[in-house]
This record gives sequence, structure tokens and C-alpha cells, in this order.
Amino acid sequence: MPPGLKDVAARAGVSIKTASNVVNGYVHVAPETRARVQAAIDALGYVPNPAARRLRGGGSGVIALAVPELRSPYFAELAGHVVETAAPRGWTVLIEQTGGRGNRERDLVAGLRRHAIDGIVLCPVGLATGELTRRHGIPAVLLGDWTRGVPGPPRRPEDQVPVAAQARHGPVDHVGIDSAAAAAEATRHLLRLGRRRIAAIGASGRPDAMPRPQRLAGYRAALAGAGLVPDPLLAVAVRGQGRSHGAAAIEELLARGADFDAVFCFTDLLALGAMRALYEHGVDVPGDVAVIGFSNIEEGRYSTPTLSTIDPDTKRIAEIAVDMLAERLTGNAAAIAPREIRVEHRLLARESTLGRPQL
Amino acid sequence: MPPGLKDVAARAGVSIKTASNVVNGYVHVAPETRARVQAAIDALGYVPNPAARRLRGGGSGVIALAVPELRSPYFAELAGHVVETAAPRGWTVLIEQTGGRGNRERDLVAGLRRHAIDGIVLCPVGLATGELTRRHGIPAVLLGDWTRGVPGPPRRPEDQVPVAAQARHGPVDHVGIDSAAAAAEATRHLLRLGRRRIAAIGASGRPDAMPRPQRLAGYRAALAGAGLVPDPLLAVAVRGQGRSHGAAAIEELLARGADFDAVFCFTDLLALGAMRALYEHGVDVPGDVAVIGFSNIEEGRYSTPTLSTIDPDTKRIAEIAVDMLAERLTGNAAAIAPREIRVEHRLLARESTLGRPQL
DNA sequence: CTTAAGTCCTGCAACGTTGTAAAGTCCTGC
DNA sequence: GCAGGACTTTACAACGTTGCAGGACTTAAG
Repeated sequence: MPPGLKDVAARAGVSIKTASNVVNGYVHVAPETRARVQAAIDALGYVPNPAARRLRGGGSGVIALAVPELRSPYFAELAGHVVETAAPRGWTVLIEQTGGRGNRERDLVAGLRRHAIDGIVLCPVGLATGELTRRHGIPAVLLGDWTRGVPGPPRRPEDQVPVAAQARHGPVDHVGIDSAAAAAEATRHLLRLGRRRIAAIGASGRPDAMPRPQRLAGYRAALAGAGLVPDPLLAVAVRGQGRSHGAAAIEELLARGADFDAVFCFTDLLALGAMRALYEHGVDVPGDVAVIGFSNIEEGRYSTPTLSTIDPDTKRIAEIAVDMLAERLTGNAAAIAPREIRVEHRLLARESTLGRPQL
Repeated sequence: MPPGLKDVAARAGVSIKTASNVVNGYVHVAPETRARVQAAIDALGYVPNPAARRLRGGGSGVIALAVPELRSPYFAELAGHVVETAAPRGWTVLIEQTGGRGNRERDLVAGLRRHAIDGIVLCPVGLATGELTRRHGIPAVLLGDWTRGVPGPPRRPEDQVPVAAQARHGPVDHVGIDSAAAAAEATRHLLRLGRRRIAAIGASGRPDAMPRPQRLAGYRAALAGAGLVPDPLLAVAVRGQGRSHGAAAIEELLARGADFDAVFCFTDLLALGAMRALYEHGVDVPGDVAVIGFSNIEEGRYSTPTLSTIDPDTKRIAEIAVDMLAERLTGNAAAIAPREIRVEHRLLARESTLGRPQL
């Protein structure tokens, strides 16, 4: 029902191919002809059919963004930036929620949606490091802590890459901040304020997945740098990444009778839950316990107290990710060697560590 | 490069059409043949090509969700629910950010993406009421306050629907809560607590758009019901829907020297910004000023104080929306009369109005 | 004037899928 | 034994697009 090139061509009195040439900006079209075709296009409200283009062998103009959960503010903000960056470049974004399941993440990069999308931006959390570098189906850009060289957990049988995917190889890019360094910075910030009993919230409760091992490593490195030995009593694993899990972690610490004067949470969301739990127990932040998070979601700028955190410059990460993907999709994907981009991060010290500034 | 039906057929020793019939569960295929084809499918890792299906005249299996901003937690949560509801039903979700621009919203419903998507779930905020009922291109479900019968602003020239879109008509469904009733309920909650000088934050600053007129209407109705006259000094318009705009609105109220003992914010996000601004000015919530929001984003359950609000049951709204759209897409869209579904809402009274419960 | 190069335009084929029509096979009932 | 039907399979066309090959014409160079 919607008009196709056929209709445009008929109206302009040219061949279908000429109409196509006008649409695609082919050079050798007489100005007069071009104008006539353009007029037909405008009059009919012609829009190219991406399905046909895609079928013909071209791209669909759609890229996927795979995040664990849209409900998580960090990923929502990231998604917003990705969509906004992609739009002016002519890309549409399709959102996938992985739920942090490694299988799902692997399937997506292996090309589960290969027919619908040209490429994918993935925030892996369930996958072991190194699993994605070699065999996969479609151009992909990885976001986040995921780092070369950190050993992953042992492989399970279901982790095997399906045969069809193994046949195809391709490059994988990576964008992210130096999470270990950032985590160390956050921890040192607490140390600098005189805190010595620093709890860490956010290590994974599951032994088979290892989300954010860099953050744990950075925390330990900073403690070591201050001559402190990490106290196992102060490290709390979580079963999820929501506010409630941060709150539960505080309950756990208190139930353990742990003595702590600061908490480093691996995400802002955990920190916000933790702060709430501390408040409910009458623990003053930062008077009794300083709290610092990680990711700088907007919520932390308006919480009471405002949340100190690491700002990973999410907008820039999104821009770089989209640009890198676009580069692979327009150029020769295989010709570009896998890239590893480090984005600068900042420490944002706010009320949850510094206290309320004097008015 | 990925295998097509042709490859499957060749491997199974049948015609392409028979392979297609197996894929589509056509009844009259001999069990033995079916098994052979299925084996070929599994061996090759065949996945149907949606572009070809779409081109052939079928659906793409993709629906769009158009929200003003993914960065806004309410819409992020909604998007999460929509994606999660759509997935098990076999639909993929493509996210559009409208930025609240009416033109963008209209274009989308008019079929701007008609080739890529089968239908659309739209959260209109920039559009005048009634603009979407009549002329449009693709099956759509509208979400939110948008209500029949509330007069919209005068039309501007650029609001004209393009010719191509005018040719096509179709039904529009609507899902939402009774916002006016909910707003009245929120206001009455404040009145019941003895508050009499209730400010309202969230009316639109732009005269040409009128987001959420129902909330303003409900607020006024509740005041009237209590024999109070709305004080213009207590109504603050906002230029956006973020936390910062809520904070700015409080600054505005204080700058006006307005005397108020409660604030009804048209969204939770505005309320959270407002609470922060009140805190910074040393105003106690709810001691000096009670605050209530609207939409029940998770953030409000962990803020300090926790935020009283209206819970619109977003998950259910998402489910209904996806189901209604799916119904239109699988059945005969035109045969179903436009539907208007009201979802039940709840008033959630929390610390920002009740104060901290005794421990 | 011939040849070559350049410009502008067109027809054909193919991408992967499925609806239509129809052909072939086998069985049932008279 | 044969018509009629049910079952199983197939060939073909079409969806809208673009790469390729090439035709017709113009201009420039030799």
C-alpha cells in the first residue's frame, strides 16, 4: 500500500532504476530528471523500504543495544545516550534485555538476530572474559568492565558456541573506563578521609559468574596500598544489582556485627539502597559511615545525602560505541583490527563522603 | 551467507516450499519429511529471515515503543516492562525517543517507520488531545493521561498531517489510569493530613502544549471539594520533567515568597527534585511541607524520606498495551473498534507525607 | 571522420520468503 | 473399476530494492 520506487518512477516518467539512483544520490543523473523524481518522492511521501534493502544485501539501519535491564537507571541513561547518538547518524536502536544471562549475551553476539540488525552494542555482565573475542557472528562493540586478560570462570558444557556461529569470525571492539583504577580511586578517597574499615558491596554471589571483578581488584589494591589487609567480614556478595540488594547487603553487614566506617558499593544503585538501609538503622551518612558508589546516575545528585561516585562519562562511552560500530558497518568490518578504548573517568565527591557543605 | 530455506531444502532433498511449510507448521507434511527437514534446519542453524518475510507482506515481528526520554525512570521502567512482555510473545521492541515533541509523535503514528515496524506503543506528551484519533498510518496503542474530550490547544501550521498519512485511517487504542481522579486523590490525601496551602508543580510552561492537564484538573477539583480556591501563587509551571525542574520549581515558590505546607508534583521525578531543594533550604519534609508525587518509580521507595505517590501499575499497563497491539496485529486491525482501557491505580502513602513511622 | 571517454538512463536478475494453483499419490466407497 | 476426496509435494510469482551490464547519446581528442 505505501508507495514504492515503482510508483515514484511512474509518476516521474523514468525507470525504476533511475528513481533508485536519485534516492541514493547517484552522480550521473541530469538535474532536471533529478528534480522531477524528487518532486514525485515528495508528493507521494515515498520512504525506502528497509526490508527490501536489507534483503537485497544491504544493511537494515538497525543496531541492537543489549543491556541487562532497562529498569536499572545506569543502563536506561546509557540507552538514552545510545539512541540519541544513533538517531542523527541514521541508525535506529533495538533494545534487548539480557537479564545478565551469559547465554543470552552470547547468542546475541553470535548472531541470534543477525537478520534484523547490522550490529550490536553489548553490555556483558554474565559472560566470562575472553568468551567473546574469538568466535561470533556480527559486528559488536562491548561496553563496560569487560577486560582482556582477566581470567574467567571454568567453562560449562552449555557455554559451547553453536556450530553455526563458530563458522563466522569477526572483530570485537571494546569501550570502557579503567574500572580497577576507578575502584581504587574511590577506595583511596575513603582512605584519605581517614576511614579504615571499608566494606565492599557488590561482588557476585554466584561462583560461576564474575561481574565486575575489576572493581573488587581495585578495592583490594587500594587497601593494600594503604597497608591494610582486606577483611572478609567486610566484603558482601549480592544476588542482584538493585537498590534492594544494596539494602540487603547492609542488613547482612549489621547482622554479622561487622565494624565498618565506610562502604564502597560497586554500583550507585547498590549504594542508594545501602544508604536507605543505613538511614533506617539510624546510622548517619557520612558521620558514622561514608558511602561511595560507582556510575554516577542522576539519582545520586538528588539523593539525601547526595552520593559520591565515579563518573564514567557515559555519554562519551555511548558516542564512541556507536561511532565504532558505525565505522565497522560502513567500512570493511574485518579490515579494522579490534580496538580497545579507554575513556577517562572522574571521582565525584559529594555529601555521602564529605558531609553537607557549610551554607 | 547465513543459510536460507534454499539450503535447508537442498539438504533435506525437498522443495523450498516444503521446507517453508515445515517452518510454518503447515499440517499436511508427512512426518518423515518433516523430520528430515527439521534435521536440516537444526544442522544448518537456519533462522528465518524477517526482512524477506516482511517484504513478502508479512509482519516484521517488531513493534516500536515511543517515549519522551529513556533517561526518565518512569519511562525506563515502562520500557523494561514492555520489552519483557513482548519478548515471550515473539515481539521485538524498537525504542524511539520523541523528546516530547508533538511533531515527532505524530510522524511516528502516521507511519514514519511503517516499513520497519508492525505497530507502535506511544506515550504522547507533546500532542494535543484528539490529534491522533482520526488519521494515522499504523496500529497504535496510546499510553498515559491522554484522554478523549479534553480540548487541545489551537493548531499550528506545522501540525498539519502530511498528505500521505491522511490517506490511511485506523483504530487507536488507549490504556491509562484515570489521572484526574488519581490527582484528586493525591491532593485529598494532603488535605486529609490537614494541609491547606497546597502547591502544584508540573503544569506546562509552554502555552502551546498541555501535558497532563488532567492532573491539574484533579488537583483543582480536590481543592474545590474542600471548599478551597486554587491560589495562582501556588501553581508552578515547569520547562521540563527532570529532577532539576522540580528543584527549580521550589526555588520559584520560595522566591515568590509563597506560603505553602504541601506540594503535589505531577511526577515523581519532579517531586524528588523538589524534596532535594526543600532539604537544601532547611525545610523539613513532611514536618514543614508534605510532598507527594505521581507514578511510583522505584527511586521513591528508597529516597529519604520515601516518597508518597500514585501507583499507576505500570507493569499491567505495559501488558495490556502489548496485548492490545498484538491483537490488532494478528487479527484484523480495522475490525476492532478503538478501545479505552482504564487501569486501577493506588495511593501509596509514605514518609514524605506521613513522616517516619515509629520504630 | 573515427575513436574514445564520459554522461544519462534502462532492463534484468537476485536477495529469501510465502500464497496460489495445481500436480501427483493414495485411499475410500459405490 | 472408477469417481471423488484427502493428503503431500511442487513450480511459479511477487514483495521493493540495487548491482551489473549495457545501450544511446554527447563531447573531446586524434
